[in-house]
Amino acid sequence: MRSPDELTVAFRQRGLKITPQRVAIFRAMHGNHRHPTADVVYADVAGEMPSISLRTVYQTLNDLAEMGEIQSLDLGTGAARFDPNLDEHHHLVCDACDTIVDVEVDASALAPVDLGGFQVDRAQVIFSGRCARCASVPAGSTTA
Amino acid sequence: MRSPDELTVAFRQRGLKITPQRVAIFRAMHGNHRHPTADVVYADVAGEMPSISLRTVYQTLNDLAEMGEIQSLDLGTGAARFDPNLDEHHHLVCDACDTIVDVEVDASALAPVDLGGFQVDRAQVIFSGRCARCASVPAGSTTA
DNA sequence: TTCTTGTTAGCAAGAGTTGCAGATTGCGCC
DNA sequence: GGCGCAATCTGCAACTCTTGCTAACAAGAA
Repeated sequence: MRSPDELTVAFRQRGLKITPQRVAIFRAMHGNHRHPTADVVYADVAGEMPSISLRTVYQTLNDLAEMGEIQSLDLGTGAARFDPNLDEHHHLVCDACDTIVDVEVDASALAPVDLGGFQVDRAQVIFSGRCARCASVPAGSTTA
Repeated sequence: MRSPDELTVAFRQRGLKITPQRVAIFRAMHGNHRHPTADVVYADVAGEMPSISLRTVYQTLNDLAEMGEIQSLDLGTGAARFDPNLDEHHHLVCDACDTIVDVEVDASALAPVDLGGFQVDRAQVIFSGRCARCASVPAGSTTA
């Protein structure tokens, strides 16, 4: 995604207003590689702006996703994840602690066989397993 | 998944009882390549057994998934999908009508680069786009 | 500063799924 | 065939995530 300053310009160009809530969310997402859920973004932003509502966070994240500034991901962890990384990449999901890590995949491998007329727009690869931290721990000893 | 008859044996071997509800669900899933949601299975089974509850369908599908007889898939379509196809395969998801089609992918090349200690157990590829039927239609003219 | 229009907060509701408890039933045993 | 225990089923409430609705509010052009 672009920087908060650039987004401010982009929003105004679209006739959208710049509010302190939106700016706070821009900042919370910029360079955030933790694939936060809306709830996590809400918690982050609420630290400096306790009056913000979860509803507004959802609204703004969805707006950013529609504008193509962030990606909205469903990685099967229950809640949607938001990712400011727009480069071609895929994800590793830890079954134990739900940590998500970006990963590169040789895209040439992603050619499906036998499409039968299906027109493919996107390919998403989700690797599941254990992150480095959880892999080195007995069993159910981690939660984050 | 195995046949209803074989599942009957397998359930009994595990000390699980065979009920008409379970058998009906076995039959509904056997050879079903439509990737039904629990709700769809419920509707199928309720045709011949109106008294069955959605709760029982969820219960049995989860039991089958735990036993490894079917796969429970989260393909980002809202509800979980259940798949009796246990062969190595991936999925095409139609953005327009949510139809899901099995597809083979050359898995040999699906190795992620730079794992950083992440221990990968599974890799799931989700292709999104338009199924043959929806691809040949203007725009929002399909729903199933 | 005023006014118009987009935004926000807060709550209710909707979808999907699971927990719970009492009624029911499979099935091993006599 | 009948008995009894334990597993199962049903129906409902509850829970999570997300969105719809609306009155109060505020950005920003004039």
